[in-house]
Amino acid sequence: MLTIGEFSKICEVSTKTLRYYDEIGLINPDEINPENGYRYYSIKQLKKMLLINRLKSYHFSLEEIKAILDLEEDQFEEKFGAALFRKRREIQENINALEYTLKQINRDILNVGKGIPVMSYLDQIDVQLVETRPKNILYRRQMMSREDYAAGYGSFFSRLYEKIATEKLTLLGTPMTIYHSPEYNPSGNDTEFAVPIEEVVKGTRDLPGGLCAKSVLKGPYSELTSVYAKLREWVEQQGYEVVKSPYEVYITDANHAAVPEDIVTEVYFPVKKR
Amino acid sequence: MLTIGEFSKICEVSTKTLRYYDEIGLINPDEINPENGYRYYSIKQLKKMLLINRLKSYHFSLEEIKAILDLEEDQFEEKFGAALFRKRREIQENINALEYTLKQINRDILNVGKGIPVMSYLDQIDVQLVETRPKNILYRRQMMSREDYAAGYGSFFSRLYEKIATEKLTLLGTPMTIYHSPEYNPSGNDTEFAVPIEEVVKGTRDLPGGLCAKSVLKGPYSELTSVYAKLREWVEQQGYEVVKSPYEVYITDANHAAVPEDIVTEVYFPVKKR
DNA sequence: AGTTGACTTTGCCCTTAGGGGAAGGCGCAT
DNA sequence: ATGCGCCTTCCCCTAAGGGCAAAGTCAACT
Repeated sequence: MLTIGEFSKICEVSTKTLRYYDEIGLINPDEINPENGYRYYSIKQLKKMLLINRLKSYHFSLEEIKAILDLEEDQFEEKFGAALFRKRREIQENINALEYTLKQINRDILNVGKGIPVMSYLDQIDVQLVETRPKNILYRRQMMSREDYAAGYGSFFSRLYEKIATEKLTLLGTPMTIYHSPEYNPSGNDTEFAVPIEEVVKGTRDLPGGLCAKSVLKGPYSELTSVYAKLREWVEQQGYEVVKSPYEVYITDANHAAVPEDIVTEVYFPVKKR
Repeated sequence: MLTIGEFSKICEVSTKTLRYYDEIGLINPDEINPENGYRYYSIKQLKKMLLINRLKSYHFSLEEIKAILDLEEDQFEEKFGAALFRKRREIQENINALEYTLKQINRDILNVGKGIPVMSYLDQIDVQLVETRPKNILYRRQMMSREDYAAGYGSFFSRLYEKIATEKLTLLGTPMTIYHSPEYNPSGNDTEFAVPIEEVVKGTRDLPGGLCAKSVLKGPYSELTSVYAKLREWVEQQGYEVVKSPYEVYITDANHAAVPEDIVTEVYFPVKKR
């Protein structure tokens, strides 16, 4: 039997950590002296502790590790393998996100080097007041959660396009997305995917026209939030108010554009004078 | 002037977050009604808020962001550029670490697929009792922090090799590292880099021989902690105790090995019977 | 046998970047 | 006057422990 200090040195884990793991039931001492509360670990627990450390280095949370350690013998291999697969994918996604961040930082470093203020692109965004015409749209409306977003819009539009193809409908413009949720909600947003077509059939509706504040974004979607902010700022300052759900029109196909700088997106806020 | 709710919608930031940023002084409302404590933001603050969001997406902590926002006008460009450079390097290191983790997970996935228990390599580590001969070593001893570790040992040995070359000394073996800190301390460890040579000159000392528990690791250094654990376990179980600082001998040059599996490292624990 | 120093116990507060909810006060429209 | 939505502060919660303090315990040395 080893005292907590001896075991901690062998595993290269602090005693504090061992006490915490005892508390959350991740690894309990083999024996506790009931008189003085001293924890005693057996050398057989070394392997378990080293496995915990390894899983920690794979970025499993302690909760996930506990779930793995509590697996039944006969399910262990299968479920542990699945957990490793999941974690590998998570890490890969993490790497991808970081690489995207790197790209953006590099763009900013270039700009700063040229003496261009980082947020100066905000001043390039300009807003116009336009009168839109009513459209007949083929739509599909649903709640979108965070993950659905990541999966990409393409899959939702492809269903609409499929219908257009099979039913020989007439396309009248580029795809668009209408945001019905009044504010952003991380758990899910009421989102409508639509494509303007000629025929009035089941699954289409009228998108009324009217006065809109409009901005055009040339560049990656990551700057969309700035465009939204600019539009809201404009609406506020010019004494208008938003009367219907804002929407985006994708002029350029994102998959088609060679560089993100070529992507063109229009953003509309239906407004009226206050 | 905008209420906190209006400003929060424009920036797509929760009111909770805005109040928190006010509290920590990251961005304060332009005006606070002294009678009822209502916060009022000006539309001019939008740009600042969007900059904060951008820096957050670059993984700057709020503290770092505060430091950037508080920069003097005339230092801004220079220091902000430097901060971006630093952060870029941090992210790059992060990516490298994650890619290394990916490799390790992949190895484990392979093993699990073959039905080999993940920690079974522990049972392959065997410990022998050996009698070492005293050596004359050229050494350099210093505190090593976490970052020094990451920088790699190579740079420390190269100084020793340089001395051997310029003073025409006679090399008697491969490099070694002696760990004088009794336990691992993240803020710094007392570490001695050494190379055995023939001549007794300034900067050399005697490394006494004696009874040692010894293990040989074939594989990447990431498994060294397991080897240390195994050795301590053995020492404990066989009724010995560690009497001097443990050391490692690098048989294969890590930079020279094509695959990490070819790296051979010996670990020694000077012991005596208890 | 007594003392000392090293070790162990529990308990409390601290960290990041806010989220959730309660209780009470305010503003605006009916 | 009343209701509804918005605003305020206050308190507790997160993950994985670190730091520190007071008090109890163990083992070795005198």
